[in-house]
Amino acid sequence: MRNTVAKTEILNLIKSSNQAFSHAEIEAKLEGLCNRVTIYRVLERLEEEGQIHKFVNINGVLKFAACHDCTDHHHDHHAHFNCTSCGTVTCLEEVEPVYKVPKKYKVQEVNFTLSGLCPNCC
Amino acid sequence: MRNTVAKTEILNLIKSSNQAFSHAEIEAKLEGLCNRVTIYRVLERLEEEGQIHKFVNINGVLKFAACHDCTDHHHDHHAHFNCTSCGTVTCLEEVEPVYKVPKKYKVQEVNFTLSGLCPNCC
DNA sequence: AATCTATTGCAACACTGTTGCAAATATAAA
DNA sequence: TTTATATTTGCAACAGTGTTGCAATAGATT
Repeated sequence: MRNTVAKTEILNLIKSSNQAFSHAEIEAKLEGLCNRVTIYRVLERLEEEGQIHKFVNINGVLKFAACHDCTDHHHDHHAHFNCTSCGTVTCLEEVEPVYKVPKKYKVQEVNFTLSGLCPNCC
Repeated sequence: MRNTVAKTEILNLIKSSNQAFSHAEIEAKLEGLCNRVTIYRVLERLEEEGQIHKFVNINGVLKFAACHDCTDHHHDHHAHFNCTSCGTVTCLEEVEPVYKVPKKYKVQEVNFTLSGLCPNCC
C-alpha cells in the first residue's frame, strides 16, 4: 500500500487512541483533508493490512480501532464497550468471552459488544 | 396496544420461527399488507411490550426475534449466530457468554453475535 | 352510533456505505 | 531528473436502512 497523506493521518488518529472511531468521527477530525470516499477506502486497506480492525457498534455503525497484538489480520476476540451516554466505544483488550456453541455451527468471527455507562459517565 | 392486522401478522411471523428477521425480510413476507413505516412502528411497540427483542447483525442491520423467557422486557443475554453464507440469524438461547469486566464499567446490555457457517451451509 | 385515541399511509428526509470513471499522484525504473 | 505505470483520489450518483410530521383511518369504549 502506498504512503499517502490520507493514510498517514487516519492511521495516526486511530493508533493514538484506544477508542474506536466511526467514519463520521474520522471525517470530522480530518477537517477536509480528503474526500469522504477516500476515508472509506483507506480504512478498508488498513484493515486488509491488519493495522486496524472493524466491527459494528450498537447503533449499526462501523467502528474502526487499532490492532495491537495482530499480525497480518485481526485475530483476537476482545470485547468492546459502547457507552450509551457519550457514545464512545472502547476496546477492552483484556476481556474475552468464554462460551460453548453446538458443534454444528462453524464460528469464524465474534462480535462481543457490551453497552451501558463508561467510567466517565457513571 | 391495539390489535391490528399488521401487528397480528408481524407477531405471528416472528413467533413462528427461531430465526431473527430484518425489516426488509418482514416487508417481503407481508407482501404489501401494510406500509413499510408501519412495520418499523409495530416492531418498536412489540419490543416495548416485551414480545420480541432486537439487536444489530454483523452487517449493521436491525434484526428482530421472538422472546421466549422474557416478562415485560428482554432480559436474557443469549448469543446469536449470523451465517455469512445464507444470511440467516438464529437465536442460540442456550448459549450465554461468561466474562468479566472492570468494575468501572456499568454494563446494561450485551450483544454477542457469532458469525460463520450455519449447520445448513457447513 | 358517537367519541376518543392509537395506528396507519404518505412524503420527505438524514445517514451510512458503495460504485464507476476520469484525474492526480506515489513509486520504481530508465 | 524524467518517464512510465499502477495505485489512489475526488466527484457524482446511487442503494439501503431507518426516522419524522401530519393528515386520514380505524380500534376500542361509552
